[in-house]
Amino acid sequence: MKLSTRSRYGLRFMIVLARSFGTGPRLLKEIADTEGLSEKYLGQLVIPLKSAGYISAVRGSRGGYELSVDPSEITPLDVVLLLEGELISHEKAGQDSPGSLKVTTALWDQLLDAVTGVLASVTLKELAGRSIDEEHQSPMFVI
Amino acid sequence: MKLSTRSRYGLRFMIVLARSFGTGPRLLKEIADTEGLSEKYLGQLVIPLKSAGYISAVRGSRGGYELSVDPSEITPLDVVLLLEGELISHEKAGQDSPGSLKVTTALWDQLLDAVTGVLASVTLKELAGRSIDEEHQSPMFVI
DNA sequence: ATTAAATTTGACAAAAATAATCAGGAAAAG
DNA sequence: CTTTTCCTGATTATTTTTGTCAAATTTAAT
Repeated sequence: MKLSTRSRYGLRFMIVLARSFGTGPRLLKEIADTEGLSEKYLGQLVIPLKSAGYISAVRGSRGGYELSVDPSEITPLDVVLLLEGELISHEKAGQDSPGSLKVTTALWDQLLDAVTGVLASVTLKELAGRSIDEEHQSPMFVI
Repeated sequence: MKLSTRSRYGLRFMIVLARSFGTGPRLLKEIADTEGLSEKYLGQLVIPLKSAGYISAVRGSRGGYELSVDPSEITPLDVVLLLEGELISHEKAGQDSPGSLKVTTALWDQLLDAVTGVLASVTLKELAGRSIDEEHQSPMFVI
């Protein structure tokens, strides 16, 4: 049960965009560099995020990506579901092989609920806020 | 974030063994057939379960596998951890790439806690009991 | 008793399928 | 004509599946 790189990279990408929401597009290359991952790979992860309408792209010089939805309207669950496809994939009871066990299905469902709960418990805006706070140690208000 | 077949198949295998705990070894082939999966593949999944001491094998005719630990002493978490390696793998904060985000790490940790909680909340014995109950609709006590 | 045969796990390798990563150049925008 | 996203294919790595034969154990036969 591993979280694929798609979700991890994708979510980090989205949080970076959330941090600079409203200040114009950001370069894929720049984000890939500071996050330490391949520009080409990230370029592919980004496609479904665009098709889903979460981000928009501007080509050419001064271009890049930016959120097209307010970060308070997006949760990690949205991002992960989009990039990961199915969370905790398992055969549904009906499709199961003859002798397979309904109990495991029930357990995976519990798991799905737990995971969904955590991922939907916070918004990109909140995560972005935390990241500015905690990572850069820069005070939010200076009087 | 997918649950690999290793965990799913392995757990189902263990529940089958739990159902017939104390009644002698069960054939891998038979279990693979009723569960609808490859005997050879299951044969490989089973190795770590054996090395960890959860099951023991008897070769030759009348042989098979059986639990060597009481099913009330094993949780799905044990099985999944053993077969899956790391649950929800993600870079630790220290190993992270320079610009990567501590917030995502925190989120994955929350996720790990949630998943761990669910998987440790029940034992193989309980799961096996449920499966006899709910799948076969056979009453537990007939008076 | 001894040997032969059948059954079942065990070890190891190969193949197939899927996922992750990288690369080249076309298309759009300034 | 430079920058940057976009499209498409190639490469590599990982996971899943299949195949072959050896080792251990029981059952049957002589």
